Amino acid sequence: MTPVDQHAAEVRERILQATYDCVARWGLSKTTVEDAARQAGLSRATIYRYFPGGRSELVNAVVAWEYARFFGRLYQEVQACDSLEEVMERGLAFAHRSIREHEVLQRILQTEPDMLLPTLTVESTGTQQLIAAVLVPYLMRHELAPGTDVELAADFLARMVLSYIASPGRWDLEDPDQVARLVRAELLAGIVPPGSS
Amino acid sequence: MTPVDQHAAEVRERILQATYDCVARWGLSKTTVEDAARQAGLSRATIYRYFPGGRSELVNAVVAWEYARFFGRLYQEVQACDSLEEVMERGLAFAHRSIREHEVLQRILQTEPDMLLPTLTVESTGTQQLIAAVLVPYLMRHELAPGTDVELAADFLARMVLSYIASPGRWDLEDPDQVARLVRAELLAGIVPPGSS
Amino acid sequence: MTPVDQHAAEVRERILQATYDCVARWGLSKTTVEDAARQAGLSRATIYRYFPGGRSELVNAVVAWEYARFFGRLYQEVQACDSLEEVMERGLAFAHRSIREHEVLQRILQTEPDMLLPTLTVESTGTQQLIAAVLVPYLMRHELAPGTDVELAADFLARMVLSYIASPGRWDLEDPDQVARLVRAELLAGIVPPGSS
Amino acid sequence: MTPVDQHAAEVRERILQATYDCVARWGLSKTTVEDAARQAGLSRATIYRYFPGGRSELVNAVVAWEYARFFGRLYQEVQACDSLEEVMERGLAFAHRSIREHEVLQRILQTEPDMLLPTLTVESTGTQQLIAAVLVPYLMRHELAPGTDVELAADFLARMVLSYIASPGRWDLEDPDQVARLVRAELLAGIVPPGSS
DNA sequence: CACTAAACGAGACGGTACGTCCCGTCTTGAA
DNA sequence: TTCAAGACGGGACGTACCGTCTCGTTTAGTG
Repeated sequence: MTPVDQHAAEVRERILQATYDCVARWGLSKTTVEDAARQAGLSRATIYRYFPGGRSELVNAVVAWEYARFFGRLYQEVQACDSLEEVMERGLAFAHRSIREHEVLQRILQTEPDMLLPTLTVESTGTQQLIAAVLVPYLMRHELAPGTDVELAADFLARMVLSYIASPGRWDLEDPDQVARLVRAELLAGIVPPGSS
Repeated sequence: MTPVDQHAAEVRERILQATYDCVARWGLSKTTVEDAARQAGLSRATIYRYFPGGRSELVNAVVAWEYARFFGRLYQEVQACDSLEEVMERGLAFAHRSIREHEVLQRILQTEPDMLLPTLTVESTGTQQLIAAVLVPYLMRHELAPGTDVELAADFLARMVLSYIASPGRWDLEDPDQVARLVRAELLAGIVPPGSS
Repeated sequence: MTPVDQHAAEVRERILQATYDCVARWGLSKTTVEDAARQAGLSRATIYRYFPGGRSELVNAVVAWEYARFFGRLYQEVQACDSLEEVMERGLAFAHRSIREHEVLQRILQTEPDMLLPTLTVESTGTQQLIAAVLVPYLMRHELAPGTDVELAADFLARMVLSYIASPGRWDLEDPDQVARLVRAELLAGIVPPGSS
Repeated sequence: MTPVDQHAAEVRERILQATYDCVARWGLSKTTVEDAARQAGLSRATIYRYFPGGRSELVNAVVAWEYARFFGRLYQEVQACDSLEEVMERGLAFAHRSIREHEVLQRILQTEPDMLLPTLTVESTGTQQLIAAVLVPYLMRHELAPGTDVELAADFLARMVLSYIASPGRWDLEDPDQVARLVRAELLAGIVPPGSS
């Protein structure tokens, strides 16, 4: 990476962070390009130089950026886990906690719920495959019920994880015990022998 | 319902349909209140009289309206079914086909995915409960695996149905055979005894 | 006048008074037909039935109505006068006091002087002739300077009266003594012999 | 004046001229901000940038601007005159001709079918003092009737000039001879000795 | 006294203009 | 050259009135 690219990347990062802050403070639809520029200490023209697609490209970029940051942290959270159960428990808990504590997400959910949970759904196929891919190695070194296909099992688990993150139903994902019971009784039942692990 | 309410409801319906048509043709963000008014054969002022919240209220109303219409059709599609398997097969197939053929949805998904899905996702909890509620009576008169809780099973099935509608994965939901296999091998396995029904 | 005409005239009067009150309270440009209707205890439709020309006709009618009322009162003020000097003194004082205390006029002159331009100017010629006509009989029974044409003198006096009403200059028209001096020294000088009356 | 101020003043002038043209063509109440913007070759937004008070501020500015232009031209017309009589004759004639040829005023006059002239009544006090100030130097070097106060005479003449501009009465101000007779016989009589100048 | 015709209240509606806001483009001047 | 500063066109938004119209509902005058 040349110094100029280095600089460009830094400015881009600054713009994304600034836009993110604005959205956190004022909501998505009330955040203008002007706001983001001021927050970044740049002029509006510069924003358009870095995001020629204008406002929509900027918003999409911020979403993708935050999405990537989230999965980066999630990956850090679970990479040290040893067992499948631990991965799922810590992953579920972390994901739920992240959403719970996510200022921007919470702000949007409360004030303009119709604006943006989209990405979760839009990215859902990709996200699901990502989760499945993370789970596969743990499933491979796990004792499975006979006749269980690892790919299928990972796919199933990924679906269920996403589903419970989106709507926990009667489970309280703040409570580690309940998360543990959900993982073992509901999600892994049928995948692994009851008494294993 | 008084005649005036009757009239108001008809006008409201006309506005919703008109707005829906505009969104189908030009996309969500390119549809202006003026467009909707012209399509409905009304003046812009009248739109604001029926939807004081302006554009956003109108858009939300259109989404809710189409959402209700979809579930109305889905309900019609499955209400004559006898067995749980048939309900799930026809429901899955109908939902998938509806989404596949849904001009507005497809248009938005391709051109501006970040505009509509928020609403869909927001409704996800409600939708899931709705699906579960529809499934409960079928589960009750169905032969279940011992120790299976009907509520739990319905919740689980609803989650899986939503998940597969959103991302079918390797299954081709256009193919009735594959839908049947998905329902029986993947979704109902563990819920009902293998050879039952 | 038939009873129906009688009733129509009363309603018309009520509308004019109501509109006048609204203008006094909220100014001319902020007074809507709706306001006037509400103030008159009538519906907007009725206003349009009595003033088919709509708002502009209504406004003009109110101006003409108040204009006529003003001259009616002015006439009452001066009709008992005996001498030319008395007519002019009382007339000037009354006119100045009326304008000074005229809530609507003061309000409009301060907040929207550009609204009155047309009307005031339009009436100016007529007003001047009206004043001149009132003065003529007093001039006829007055001792005039030799060679003075009564018509010309009346015209001249009317012009001066209007001018001093509009802009008193250094004279304080609130003070009867100053008014008297203005009339005798400035206006009637040259018209009548200095020591007459 | 910095270049940017220079530019701003030019644009402002352009807007005023454009608005003036629109009023001349379509009348005051039928001239919209959109019309003025189009005529000026600018966008409506720019009009609001230069006249934040919107339509009313714009209209007032146009009136003041035209008022100043009128007196500028009147001053040019009169500044080369030598005698008091010449000033008054040329001034009266010019003012009357200006009003006669004034497209905007004439347009308004067509809307109000009453025959009438100027808009100077409301501004009368200021205008009158302006005229008086112009006349003072001519009076000072003029041979006056004994005991005549120059200030008073100027004030009187200004009032009469304004009055005759507003309503010429039986005089035809198009005819130079009649103007001359009006000035000498009616206005200056009593101010100057009959045979002087 | 009933009956019919006019007047009226109520309010929906189309239309127009307003003033605001923000986007995306472009120019200009300074570092 | 790069970037800030900001003017500008464009366009949609939401609001406010206006003038028209259509309904029912009085309210009178008449047979």
